[in-house]
Amino acid sequence: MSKVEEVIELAKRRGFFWQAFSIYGGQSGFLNYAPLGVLLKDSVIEAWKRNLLRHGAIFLDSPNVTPEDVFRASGHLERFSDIAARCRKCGTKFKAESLLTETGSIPKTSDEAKELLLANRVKCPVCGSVQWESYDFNVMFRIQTSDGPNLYLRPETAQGIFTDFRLLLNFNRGKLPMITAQLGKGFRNEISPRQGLIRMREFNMGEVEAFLDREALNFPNLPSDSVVKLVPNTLAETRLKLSEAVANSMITQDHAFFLDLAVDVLKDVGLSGDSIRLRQHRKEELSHYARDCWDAEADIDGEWVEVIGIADRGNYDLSRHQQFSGENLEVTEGERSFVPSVIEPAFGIDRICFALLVNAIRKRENGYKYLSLHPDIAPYHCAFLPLQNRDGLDKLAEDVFFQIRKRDPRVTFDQSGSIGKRYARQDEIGTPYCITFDYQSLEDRTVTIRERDTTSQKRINIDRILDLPAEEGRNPFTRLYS
RNA sequence: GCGAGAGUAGUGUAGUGGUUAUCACUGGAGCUUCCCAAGCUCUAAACCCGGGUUCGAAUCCCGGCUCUCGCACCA
Repeated sequence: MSKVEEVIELAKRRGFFWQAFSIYGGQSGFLNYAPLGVLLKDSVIEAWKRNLLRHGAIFLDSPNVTPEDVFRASGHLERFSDIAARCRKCGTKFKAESLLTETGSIPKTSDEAKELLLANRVKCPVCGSVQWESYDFNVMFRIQTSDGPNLYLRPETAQGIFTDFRLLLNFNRGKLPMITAQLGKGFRNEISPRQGLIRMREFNMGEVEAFLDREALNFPNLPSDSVVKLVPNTLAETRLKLSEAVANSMITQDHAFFLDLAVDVLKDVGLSGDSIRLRQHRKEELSHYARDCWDAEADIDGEWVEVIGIADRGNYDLSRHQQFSGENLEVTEGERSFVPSVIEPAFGIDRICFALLVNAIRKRENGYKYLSLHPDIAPYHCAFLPLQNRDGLDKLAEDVFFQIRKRDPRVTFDQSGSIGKRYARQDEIGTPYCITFDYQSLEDRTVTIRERDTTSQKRINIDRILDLPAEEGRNPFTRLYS
């Protein structure tokens, strides 16, 4: 079994994610976050949000359903709602419309396109065959409405921010640079969604749109100036501080700021060092709006998978919306008026969660598995276990549990089965600490705290647990162990 | 979407025309005075869906759905 298979098996069994709508056979490209997965995802989102707030970001929450006009301006409509035709002989693919230019017909459906191609005996430009198949190539889901314009489910959350740019800038009292962010769902009608959380048709993204003045230095100080593995599109792989990469002109200072921010978020959730790298897109890989793009990639069992895309979109989006909407989206500073540029770090929340699980899964010598998740993001921060279900041990454990749960709700209680079985259970879901109440606890109010990765234990006083401070996004039990 | 393979309790599986549908783990209740999935008892839980062939289908055939692998797609 590969690591990925092991993670998927464990995730199904223990409740991280499940196939959606499975009693009806499931629906490909859609997954449910199961109870523990929800908590894990929340941790990732919390780390994302905390890091952005730290740099003064402002947030927006816009609808999933978006009118066609928006995507006409953004270029998505033109680029991603085609009818494709494929030559049955040589397999080359074309836009059906361009093959039919001479006939003057514009097909409305893929069936119609196929009929037209066959009826007109259109030849394949590559091999000359006249055998065609045709299919829809709509990356965007179209919504049926009884009247009015066409609506789509958004393929990215970004457009909601661009269309509210004026309002957001006003809120920000006209100041640039302005970091805006939106957590939300994106929808893409993938032809063949695969690999669990990696490619879904409905997915969670945390997109950031940073508006800036390209002629100014907008973010002079890097958040952490991390040392990272860099894969530029022209040079060999290297390991540098991001400030050095800027000094070497591999990347602009403003772009580097957001690469560093992305690395910080990954670090907070437990992905760092050799398990991540930053890779620059090749020219032909760039999307229609991007001037430059670096992906933060995570090592998923030997394969590098994009988890965050940090694109320099230039002023493409605002220029287009200015043009299509007729609204003035320029910013005036002194005597200069300009359309702001955008750097967009787009965080794939689901992919980050999956990368976390794959990087966390470990096997002990006895073959039992455990998830070495970062203590701050584990679904449960700590488990409370009475050694025995009697003699007042259960009562004492419950009392402490109920008190601590008011302060840190990310705790769980387990009194079923042998103590070893319960440790194993918590190990498998990545709970970093287990607090066990034994007979000595009744005498001197001490308990043992066990750490997941080492399985070693310490004895501490119950009052130290009750005195733990609550810190948002942090696992307070770490203080008891270190 | 194409080609190939596959779908049996929560998980992993046995079963190739007639079985009370196998086994293990997990889950639940309890016993054993119990700190690393020990043992014992009891218990819950499955043939992806729909058609067809047949006296009889988990098993054969067709269609759908889903999964895996290649190809393509991944803005």
